[in-house]
Amino acid sequence: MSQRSRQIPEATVARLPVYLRSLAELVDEKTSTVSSERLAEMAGVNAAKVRKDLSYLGSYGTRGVGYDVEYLLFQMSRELGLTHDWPVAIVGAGNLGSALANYGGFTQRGFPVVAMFDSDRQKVDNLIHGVRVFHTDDLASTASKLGVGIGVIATPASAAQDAADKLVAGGVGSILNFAPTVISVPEGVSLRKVDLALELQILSFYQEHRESSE
Amino acid sequence: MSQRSRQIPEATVARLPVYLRSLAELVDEKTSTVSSERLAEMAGVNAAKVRKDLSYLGSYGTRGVGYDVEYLLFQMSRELGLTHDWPVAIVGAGNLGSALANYGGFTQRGFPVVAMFDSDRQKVDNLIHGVRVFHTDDLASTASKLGVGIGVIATPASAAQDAADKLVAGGVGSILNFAPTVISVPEGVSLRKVDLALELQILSFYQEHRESSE
DNA sequence: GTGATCTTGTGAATACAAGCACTAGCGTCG
DNA sequence: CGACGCTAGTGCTTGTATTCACAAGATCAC
Ligand SMILES: NC(=O)c1ccc[n+]([C@@H]2O[C@H](COP(=O)([O-])OP(=O)(O)OC[C@H]3O[C@@H](n4cnc5c(N)ncnc54)[C@H](O)[C@@H]3O)[C@@H](O)[C@H]2O)c1
Ligand SMILES: NC(=O)c1ccc[n+]([C@@H]2O[C@H](COP(=O)([O-])OP(=O)(O)OC[C@H]3O[C@@H](n4cnc5c(N)ncnc54)[C@H](O)[C@@H]3O)[C@@H](O)[C@H]2O)c1
Repeated sequence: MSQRSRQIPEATVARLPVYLRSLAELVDEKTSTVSSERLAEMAGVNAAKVRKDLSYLGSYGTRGVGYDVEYLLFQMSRELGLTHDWPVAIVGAGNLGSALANYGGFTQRGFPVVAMFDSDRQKVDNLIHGVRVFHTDDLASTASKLGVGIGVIATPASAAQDAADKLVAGGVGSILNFAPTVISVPEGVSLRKVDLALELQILSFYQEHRESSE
Repeated sequence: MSQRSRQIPEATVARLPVYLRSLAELVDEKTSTVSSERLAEMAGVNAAKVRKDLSYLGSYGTRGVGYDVEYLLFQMSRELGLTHDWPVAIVGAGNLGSALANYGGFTQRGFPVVAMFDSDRQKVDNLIHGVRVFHTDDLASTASKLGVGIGVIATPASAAQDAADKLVAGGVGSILNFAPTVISVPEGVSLRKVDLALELQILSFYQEHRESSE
């Protein structure tokens, strides 16, 4: 019984960070307890969902009172694996890659960018916001040596699968893909994507359908 | 019966752009027909799902043969509302906003950036990649005048709700939010978000849980 | 203490999505 | 021209997520 195998649903996992941010705001404004209703309002979901989501973490609330903000924040950070840093590597030192490296929000939230990689030798050994650019030939070995946990792909679409393969070879277990293409990774590696064109097209769909029914 | 009210499920809508991209690749390589299986492989989903998704658009396939690539591409573009451009406005002319404006991928896919807005008077009247920056005081009127359909929020989190309100006031029906905060919009306005920190935290969760069970 | 009032935690109901497995229709080959 | 192979379309099953609604526990006032 060493393993608490209470399996947390995917949809819940995706909401935990939103609650986390809300809790951080509450700490800032020195609120010590919060009800599921208040939290729901802040996170933009309904209260029953908040309670069910939080119940997967354990029974950290108090009936009649609510949740202790700091305690819940701590438990949630622990569950999300945010009690320690996750070194991040960015593949592709172009516009997007540089913008991401320059963005302080990463390091600040426990995701320090420890290396960048590019296939363009002109860019190798450059420093971008203090982060050194390595050649992609050395990706696997360097990522492995630096203990990179999360890889960010910011290459053109055509190079994305290759970048993913190299990251996996370097022992990276999680990949965030910004290139507008589907990439595949072996089982046991997490993959998420951020695709602007896709988001805009989804918006376009709903807008089109709304307008045509007016 | 002027309205074909075949309601397309949200999950399907979110996949259509992925199919669309696959179809565009097939056109490039001069493939004229494609089976659900091939398309499924390209889009990274299973074949039954492809068939069901496409069936919401109509019966555009031919049994025993597959789908005509160009015809399906056209029908899907039409359904997604991509047969005409959607003017986009970006609020927040900082690092992210400028990067987005500089990125050609938008205009190229039918989402021309027609205006940017910022509250910083230093930035007003600047041209960023040929796009003029307006003051946020004029947001609603300018957006309305330019017929902006989609608004992109790239301001600090604290200004995001205000930006959304102004966009809505300007008649913008769809909003893509990059600020790491929950914003609310009136019914009838579509809202999607892109949140990097959130994505990283989700990856962190799975990585943490994988490692602890090894 | 007892009753009134909160608010959590959760079983049960409902809604939504995924996937299987079969049927129907097209094309081709013998 | 009939049989066979291929592939779209879809009813049905299964799984997952959301939401409701209420019992159980906590606090407070008196
Ligand atoms: N810039 C944006 O605002 C933006 C927005 C949305 C999506 N994207 C996507 O992000 C990706 C990067 O965009 P960008 O604007 O930074 O492009 P970019 O051309 O500025 O940068 C791409 C970088 O990747 C490098 N590269 C090429 N092949 C490589 C390989 N095999 N291995 C490693 N590095 C390689 C290039 O040398 C270059 O430095 C693209 O897929 C783009 O579609 C960008
Ligand atoms: N830069 C990145 O790589 C990155 C990555 C992820 C998320 N983000 C998020 O995107 C947002 C913008 O990031 P950034 O790096 O561009 O920040 P930034 O500070 O460079 O730019 C913010 C811009 O918004 C403007 N602004 C401030 N208040 C405003 C208001 N009320 N109305 C209109 N404009 C206003 C500022 O003048 C500034 O030009 C932030 O919320 C950030 O968290 C950025």
